Amino acid sequence: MDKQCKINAFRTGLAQFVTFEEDEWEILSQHLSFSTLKKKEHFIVEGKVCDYMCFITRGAVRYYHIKDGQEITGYFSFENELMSAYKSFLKRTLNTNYIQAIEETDLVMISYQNLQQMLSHPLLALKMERFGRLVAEHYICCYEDRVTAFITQSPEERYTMLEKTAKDIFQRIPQHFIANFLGITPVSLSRIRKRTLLQ
Amino acid sequence: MDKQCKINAFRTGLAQFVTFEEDEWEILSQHLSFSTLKKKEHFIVEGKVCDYMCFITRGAVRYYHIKDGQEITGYFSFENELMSAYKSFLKRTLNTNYIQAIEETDLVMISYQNLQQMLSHPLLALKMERFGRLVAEHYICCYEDRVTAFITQSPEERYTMLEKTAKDIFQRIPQHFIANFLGITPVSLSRIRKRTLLQ
DNA sequence: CGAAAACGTTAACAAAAGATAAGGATTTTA
DNA sequence: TAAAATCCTTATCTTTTGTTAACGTTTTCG
Repeated sequence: MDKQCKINAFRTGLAQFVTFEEDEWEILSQHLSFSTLKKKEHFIVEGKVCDYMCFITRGAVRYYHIKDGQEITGYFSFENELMSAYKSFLKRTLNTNYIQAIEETDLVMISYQNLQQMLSHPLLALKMERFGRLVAEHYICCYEDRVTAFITQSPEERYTMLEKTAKDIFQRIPQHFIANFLGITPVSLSRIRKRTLLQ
Repeated sequence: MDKQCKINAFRTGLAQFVTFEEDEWEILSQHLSFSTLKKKEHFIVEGKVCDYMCFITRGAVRYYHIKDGQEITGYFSFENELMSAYKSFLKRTLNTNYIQAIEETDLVMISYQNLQQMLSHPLLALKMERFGRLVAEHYICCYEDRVTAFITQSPEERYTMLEKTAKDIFQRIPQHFIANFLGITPVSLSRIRKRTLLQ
């Protein structure tokens, strides 16, 4: 997959938020960089400031915390999705978790510096502000659903829902990561799967 | 508390996101409306589209879902905080929960229509986009912490943390609402409190 | 003021989840 | 290809939580 191809995928991916005109895109695309993460390679680790927000053109990553020496996976991102340690990136604070490639992963990246530059670029400012707003609003909606699930559903209900709405991630992600994502232990998820199969 | 006083509180509250100049504020303040919710009065109920985002100048509200006929409280907002059914407001979709005043509550409100108008107002657009972006980013950071708590902490740890960081809400909010907020039943919270007192 | 509603605690029992360890299958990698 | 690592399941035991109900206190409201 060559660079132009990645840029195109990026542009298509952004279209759900904002459509850039040719001249705007010309400028924006000069502020991008590119990277590939090997499987198990980290995009960011605890204690650093996250300097990039990314678009994944290929692959998958997991977000995890380390608590009492144990890794706890909280989220995943896949191709055609955005990825960053948002809080650290936005507030310039030390990051408190890890983002690691689960598969070999291609990234289109915007550095914090370049983003700020575009936000003060007269031809781009308005559209970039809107882009940032729409992306952030999109994530708010995702988070709203996620928190609601924790508040109103049992682990078993959360599993059943996931199995219904995103069956494919079970083919792609080790089950013990998914368990963490659902807020339970891998052993418990194994039991729930057995239980719900028998019913 | 008169209208001007509420507007001032609103302006101060927004300052954490964006500072408006006099001429900008002149326009913005003409797009506001005001309301007071009596205790137990609803700001929005399930099945409606949320038409306002609000700033609370006095009082407190709770957000709750109804599941199997039972109310489950998921969040609170207090004076000097923003309040809305964001997903419904932003995406113009039917709202799936309830927002109800816990105390008598004063609101400064921006309607969806007025917000859109300001977003297309040449003198306000850029700043309103930025305002929207920064608010949304702020909520993303809050949500990030909330989800992390559900993923990495036990109910008891979440309680201890809340007791440490926001002790005052126990004086202000019925305990069974707080239990829901922590993701457990009221009975369970009562046990946890007894347990942690004895230690 | 008095009845009704709301609230927090406790008890008893059932159900679910956590912790730990073991076993076997698969995948990774040196 | 062989050893190591990863992964899922299962079993056992402990701990925690959910459920339901009862009780006393406080608050609300007609």
